[in-house]
Amino acid sequence: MAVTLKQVAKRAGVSASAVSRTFTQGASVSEKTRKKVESAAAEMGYSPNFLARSLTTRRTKMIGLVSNNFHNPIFLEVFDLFTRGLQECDLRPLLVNLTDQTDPEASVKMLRQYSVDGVIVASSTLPPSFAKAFRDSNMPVVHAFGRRSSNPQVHVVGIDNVECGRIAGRELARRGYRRVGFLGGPAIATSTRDRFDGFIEELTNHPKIEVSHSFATAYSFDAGRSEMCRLLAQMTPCEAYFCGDDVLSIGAFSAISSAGLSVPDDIGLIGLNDMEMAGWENIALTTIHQPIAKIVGSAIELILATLEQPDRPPEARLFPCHVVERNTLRPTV
Amino acid sequence: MAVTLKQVAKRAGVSASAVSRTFTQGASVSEKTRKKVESAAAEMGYSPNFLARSLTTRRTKMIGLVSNNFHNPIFLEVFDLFTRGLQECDLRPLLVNLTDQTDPEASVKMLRQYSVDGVIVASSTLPPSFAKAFRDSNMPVVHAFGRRSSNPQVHVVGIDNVECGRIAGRELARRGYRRVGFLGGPAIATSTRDRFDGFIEELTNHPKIEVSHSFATAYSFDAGRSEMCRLLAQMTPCEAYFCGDDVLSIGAFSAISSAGLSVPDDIGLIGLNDMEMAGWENIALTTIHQPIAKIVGSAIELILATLEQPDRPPEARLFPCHVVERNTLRPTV
DNA sequence: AGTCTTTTTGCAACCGGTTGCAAAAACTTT
DNA sequence: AAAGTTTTTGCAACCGGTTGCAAAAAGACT
Repeated sequence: MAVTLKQVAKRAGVSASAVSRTFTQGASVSEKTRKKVESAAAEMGYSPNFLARSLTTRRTKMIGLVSNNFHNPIFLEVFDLFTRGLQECDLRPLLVNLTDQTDPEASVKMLRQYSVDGVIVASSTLPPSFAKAFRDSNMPVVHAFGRRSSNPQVHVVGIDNVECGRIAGRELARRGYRRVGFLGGPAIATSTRDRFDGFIEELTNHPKIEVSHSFATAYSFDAGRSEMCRLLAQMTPCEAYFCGDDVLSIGAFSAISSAGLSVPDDIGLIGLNDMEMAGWENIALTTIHQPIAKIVGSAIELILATLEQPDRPPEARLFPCHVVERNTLRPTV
Repeated sequence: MAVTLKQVAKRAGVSASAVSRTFTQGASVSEKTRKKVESAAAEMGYSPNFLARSLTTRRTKMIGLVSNNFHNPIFLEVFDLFTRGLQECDLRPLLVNLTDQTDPEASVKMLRQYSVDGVIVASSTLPPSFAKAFRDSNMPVVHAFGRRSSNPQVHVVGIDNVECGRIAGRELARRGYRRVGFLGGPAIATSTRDRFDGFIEELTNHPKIEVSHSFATAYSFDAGRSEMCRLLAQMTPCEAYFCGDDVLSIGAFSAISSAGLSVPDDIGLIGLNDMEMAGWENIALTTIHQPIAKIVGSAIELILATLEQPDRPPEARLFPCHVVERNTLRPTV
């Protein structure tokens, strides 16, 4: 149906190679034939078929964008940034939604069959072994929002979750809270573990502070809300909680309000991410800012570099985070 | 690098065709050669290259998923549903983020170059002409969240925005509000116009009710908030507003609270969409439910049908919407 | 004008598959 | 066992491009 190179060649009165060359960067064509070809192509509405081209060039300019976070509002921002960023580099994201039903192995195979140039895994809840499976299939991989490992197998771009835990602990201590809690996401997620470890570590410097912890079943509003409901029902709740994620914090916030208590007067909250919604005036969540634009930009930069140089040794890029003060922690004493 | 069909053929001691046929549904291969091929393929870790295959089959099983809504939380749900649904049908979404910088024509061309089997345009703010541009390039297109036109050029799946306007008008009238306002999204968007028209139309049945209107610059929290701030500053505000979208409502809500007024005691709000967040207990927005799962499912069904039968006449599928009562309108008098 | 360089061009093979067709092989039937 | 029927198989052409190579054309230099 579509116009092919051969048809253009015939119309322009040149060989197929000539046409191919006019559409290839840096190929040798005289100005005269280029003109002929270009006008023929324009008349016929021709543009080269990328997939056919990819067969010989071995470049599809497609990047697999794999995630399992389709319920956390911050990931809409992440997808926005990734798609824009990739488009600017002339790359197209082939989106993969990794649900509980999808077999991870099948995704790896699928992306290989589509010959994507590389894969970006965007998730803080997927195990490093998942990203490694792509690497084992010989594709450039970047794990965005991933975890730094002592023996890195793939590129990782993200934040230092342990350090974030410390920051949260420090902040709560600074404000004079004496009984604090960690309200984490799924206990299996490495990001949760790391944040927890950092939090605990920091608070051992403050032996007077009592620390407890619990884990929600997911990084979601509902999970945060129901976990906080449970905490409030049980016994004396803490004075403040570090929630593993903003959306979890907002759920907890909702539970606290429903119980007739006030944030921050009765209970303080600090989240993590600083998603757009955290800044909405009716939420005004104090939270730890995660520089997602930098993370995404860096992930793209890194995948690009790895396309050029496939055996580049795995690299970890972690960005610093900082507290954004809004209205959910009491003022410093 | 990857294993090719020829290598498998050699190893299995059969022709290339035999290998190809074992991997093609419904092709004629004896059980014996199939076994030979399969074991050879398994040993070598072979799986067919989809892109090479697409050259002859003329099917890539890729669908362009085009949207410009990367800031409305409801679209995270939409992307989740689309990616899951497409994956179940063995289709892969090639995601296109249509920003102000991207040239729409370039997107059409790009998706043609990648030989996508079809295109789903998911947006309520893109003009019908945009979807039509794909159709003109001879691709099956479904415009999800689009507008029904009297002379449909492409498939449209969505809601009847005019009817939604009527529903909102009726609901406010039923509750005895006497001064009501329409707080719409961008005035250019057809969805905004339609909702506005229906709202006005319905309220002409209630001549005692005073109606005013204004438009926010975008479907976003900030736009809703600042528009409501403006309204509150000006003169006597209305008793209730129909906001063109939930996220707009939440922005308006925030403005009202900041002004020291109460929702719904001082001012009532009704939104549209019923996004996940509208149900969060600390928001509890009364809103018009838009059945996005049905819309997405239907859009996929329709694109699938059109792949089978490309000259299927354009069809419009509009789903009914209904009010979900929560806490932002005063009780019926 | 003739020779030497450099640039441009087309041929043909290839990328990794699929498929129509006719021949070969495997079954049925008598 | 021969003839007829059905199934399986490989050949070769093709899908829409790219690219190494050698020949042709153009340009530079005596």
